[in-house]
Amino acid sequence: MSSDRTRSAILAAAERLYADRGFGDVTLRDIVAEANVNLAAVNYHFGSKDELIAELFVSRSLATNRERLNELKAAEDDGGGRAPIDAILRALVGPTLRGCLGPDREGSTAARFMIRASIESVPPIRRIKNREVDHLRKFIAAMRRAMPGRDDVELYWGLHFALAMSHHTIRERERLTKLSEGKCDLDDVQAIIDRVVSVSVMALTGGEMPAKKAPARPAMPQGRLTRQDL
Amino acid sequence: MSSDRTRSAILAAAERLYADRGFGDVTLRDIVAEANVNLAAVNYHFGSKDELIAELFVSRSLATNRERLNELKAAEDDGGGRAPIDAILRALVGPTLRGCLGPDREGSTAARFMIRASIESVPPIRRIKNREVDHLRKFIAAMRRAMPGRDDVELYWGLHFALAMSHHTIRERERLTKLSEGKCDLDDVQAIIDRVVSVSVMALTGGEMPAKKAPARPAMPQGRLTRQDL
DNA sequence: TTGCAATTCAAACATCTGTATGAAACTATT
DNA sequence: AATAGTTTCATACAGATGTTTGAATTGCAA
Repeated sequence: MSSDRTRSAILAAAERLYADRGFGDVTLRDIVAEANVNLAAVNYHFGSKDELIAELFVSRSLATNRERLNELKAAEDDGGGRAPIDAILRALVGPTLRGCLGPDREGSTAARFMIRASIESVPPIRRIKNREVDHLRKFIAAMRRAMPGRDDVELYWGLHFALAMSHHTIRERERLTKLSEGKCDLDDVQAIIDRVVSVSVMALTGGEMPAKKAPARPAMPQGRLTRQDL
Repeated sequence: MSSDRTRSAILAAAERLYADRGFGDVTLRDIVAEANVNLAAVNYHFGSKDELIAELFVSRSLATNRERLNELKAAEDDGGGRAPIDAILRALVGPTLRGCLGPDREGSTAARFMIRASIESVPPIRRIKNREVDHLRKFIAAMRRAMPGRDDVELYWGLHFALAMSHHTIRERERLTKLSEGKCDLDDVQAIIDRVVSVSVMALTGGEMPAKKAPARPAMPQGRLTRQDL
């Protein structure tokens, strides 16, 4: 049973190195050196390098998904089984954004690892991500309950855009900081969550979406768009 | 000067293979086999593998950027130097979406290559992407002219979200199709552009954005949000 | 203690990879 | 035709990588 020691030393070292230097240039030899274990231990305990990466990613993903579903359930319980749309979206993007952004991000190896996983996308991780659809369906179901009238297609797009803004903010964190010369505060996670949720809700409730074919360069976006400014 | 023949054969073969199988498992030997040239030709003509990839990516990026700026200029000329915000965003996301989505996408090696580049993100490409900021600044400037009152921060976030939705739609095309069981039509590019632009405009004009600290689980998104349904 | 299974270890394996070399083939200018 | 410059080619190089092996060690039960 002392094998657990080696196993978790490998997991910890791998996560740390992948988080810091990316999947591209971290070798098994780097990992075992960091973990102070023998090279063969990785294959003995995990079978292969890919399975090690997969195990790392799966466990972190499950944690995030659990968090999401907990928040979703809490929101639904609050509303007697029917959570408001913004709470649902908050449960969807909150855990990821809170985990990967913020000032204490440097300290969290797990978060930095997940950012890497989101940026680099190696084969074993890609395979796992493809199974995430079932998890997302639960949010679609909740959204359906929150907006009974809406066409499903609109819900899919809304959820898709919410994830888009959330993930892209994590992925392109540095670029947004550089582009805005630091004026976009990437450390105020709560404000970012609010922003993403708010835009997503607008996407879901705002417009009757696309007129089948828009003119080449229409004057303004179509649909029932309410603009207070400008 | 018959060297151009070899050079472009390598470029074409590399783009095709990278597009089909990704950067991860395409070797120089695969490329020269596909191109029917000698192995040493790559280093002779490009210096290194990374420089080959870089050249491929740079030329495709420049093409996209040119297209974007052309559309932007056309829109600004239409409005006498001041394009409406939706036209600006359309110029930003249109070229990429049109290039990477749509039914004829299978035929376009260039498009498939750019999708790969967006998904896998190898070092030489990452380096280049970091220099894209200057290009984006031109769009920020145009947006500033279109919405003189707005705080710059809002513009940055608006542009950021527009790119987020656009790129994420390209990246996660398959997943959205699977999640929606085909109900989201990823082939109607025009409708997608309209959708992305419309949501981006809402993000830019919709709400006075974030109240500094939202309660843990607020009832509804803050700011001046107008909801017609539910 | 003995025996047995689980674990660790050093070393080797088997490729695969990008790159370099130096000779050969080609091209164009004189 | 001769030469100089460019391009192609076969081959070798050097190193890295994930994986395997078989012996040594450890831990625990009988």
